[in-house]
Formats: sequence, C-alpha cells, structure tokens
Amino acid sequence: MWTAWKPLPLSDQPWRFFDLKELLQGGQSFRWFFEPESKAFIGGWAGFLLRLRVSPGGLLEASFPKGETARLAPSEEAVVQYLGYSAEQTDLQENLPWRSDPILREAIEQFPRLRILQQPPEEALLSFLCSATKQIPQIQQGLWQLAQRFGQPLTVDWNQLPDWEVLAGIPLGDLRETGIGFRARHIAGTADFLKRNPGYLSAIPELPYPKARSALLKLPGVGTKVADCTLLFGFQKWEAFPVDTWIAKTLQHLYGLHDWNLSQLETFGRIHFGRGAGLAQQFLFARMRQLSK
DNA sequence: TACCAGGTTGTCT
DNA sequence: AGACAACATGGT
Repeated sequence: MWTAWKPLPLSDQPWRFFDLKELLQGGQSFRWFFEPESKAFIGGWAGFLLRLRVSPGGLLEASFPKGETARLAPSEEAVVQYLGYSAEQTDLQENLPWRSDPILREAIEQFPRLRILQQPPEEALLSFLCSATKQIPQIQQGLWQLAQRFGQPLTVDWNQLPDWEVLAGIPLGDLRETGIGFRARHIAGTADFLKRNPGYLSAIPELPYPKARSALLKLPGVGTKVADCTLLFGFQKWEAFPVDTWIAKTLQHLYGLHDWNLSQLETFGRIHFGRGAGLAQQFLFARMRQLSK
C-alpha cells in the first residue's frame, strides 16, 4: 500500500525522466528498480523504502509505504538529503572549474539534476565491493540476491541489505550462491576485518580524506577505486575522485591524457577539479556513458 | 567462441 | 614502480 504521489520541494526546475534515471540508476546506488506499470522507481536505503517518479508536468514526486508498513517511510527531508540536494553540493558544483573547462561544462549542462547520493557508508562499501568488473545491472542483481538471502525483510518482497555483522557470520560458500563470484571472498574478508576491529567505519567521518582513504585501503578487496567510491557516496568526502574504466577513458580521450596511469589520473582529477572533484567525476561518468551510446 | 564488465591482488621483472 | 594474469559469472 502506497500513499498518493506528492511533489518533493525540488521542483523549482522541471525534471525529465532521464534526470531521475541517471540520479538513481547511474552507477551510484544499485538499490533502485524501475516499475513499468507506475513508471516509477522503487527502492531505498537502510530500513527505508519509497517510490519516486517524474510527473507528466515535470515534478519530482514521492510515494511512501502506508498502513502496516508506514514505519518504512523516510521523511521528506530525509529523501531530499539522500538525493544530495544540500546547499553544500550546490556550492561545490558552482565552484567546479566549469567556466574554464568546456568538457565539464557540457557534462553539467547535459545532467543538470545530477547530485551525489548520500548513502549509508556500510551500503556504499558493500555495493562497490560487489562492483569489480561487473556491469551496473549485474551489480544490482548481486546486491538484490544478498539482500533477499541475508538481509532483514521489510516487506514481502523487499529486504534491506545485510549489515557487516551479519555478513561476518555467513560461510563463503553461501555468499557464493548469490552469484557475486570472486567478490564473495572480498566481502567475507572485509566482514571479518570489521568484526575484529569494532568501530572501524564509524571513525572514518572524522578523518581527513587522505587518512580516511588509507584506512579503507586496509580492507581486503578495497583498492583505490572502491575506497574512493565509498568515501564519495557514503562518507561525503568530496575530494575523492574514483577512476574507473569510464573515467579513465574520459580523461584519456576527452582530456588527452593518453599515457597517464591510474594513479596519475587520480591525482590529475583531484588537482584539476579541486574540492568537489567527486562531483565532477559523476558528471563526467554520466557524460561519457551517454556519448558511448 | 571469444571477449568484456564502475577492480584488486599476487607475482615477476 | 610497472606489466600482467587470475579471479566468477553473465551477457553479447
């Protein structure tokens, strides 16, 4: 049972379906599923569940669980925060070097509603541990399996993702059955590490970016890219500049950085784009994928 | 069939 | 430091 559609206070400018799709399914979160009947996305984070759609008039609208499941509904404020619509991100975007960088400017113009989703850090870490050499729909599928098998049920057909304490108690063979392949070992290793180091993740928000990154890099299966995605999408460390295959292609082809290695590309990104490098990264990621279609 | 996917790790120069 | 294969699984 769902409440009626209600506009969120983010509709000063019209939304396109395309904008919402890129925001929810553009490779930041893998917990949003499209429902063709309602033309809406259903999904959520932690113990929250909701539906989002773009109305025919270009409003971003939400619909929440009601009745017995009303406790699963986040507040409107929480939704806005999750979607990344903070004054801080507005300021970060304004201060990106788009005035002198036509590639970035074009990317921002193509995706004017794109923000960095503010996800629970534990979920961001799990999600990107599952992401290695997988395509976005397959990451989504793997996480769905993890949630349905090991996560806490919220409704008859929606479980939240398992927390790390739960994951630490799951045999490797059982993790494997979700189809996540060799990533299961990384998840088991990280779960075990976190179990032996209580409070390890909760210390990270206070750390400056370089130290936070070093801390995450100690986790098994977490390299520079997964660390930076976790820091950006989970911990709001905006300097984090994840370099994946798409960003590497972008910098090589659009920025002409042909024989730069990954480490050099990361450094270029943080220096060229500055304190909002992660936000710039998301615009470029969306733009490059758009250009490749 | 062969190759690729929002990578990380171990091994060998 | 830099190059390279292995790692599971599903898709084209």
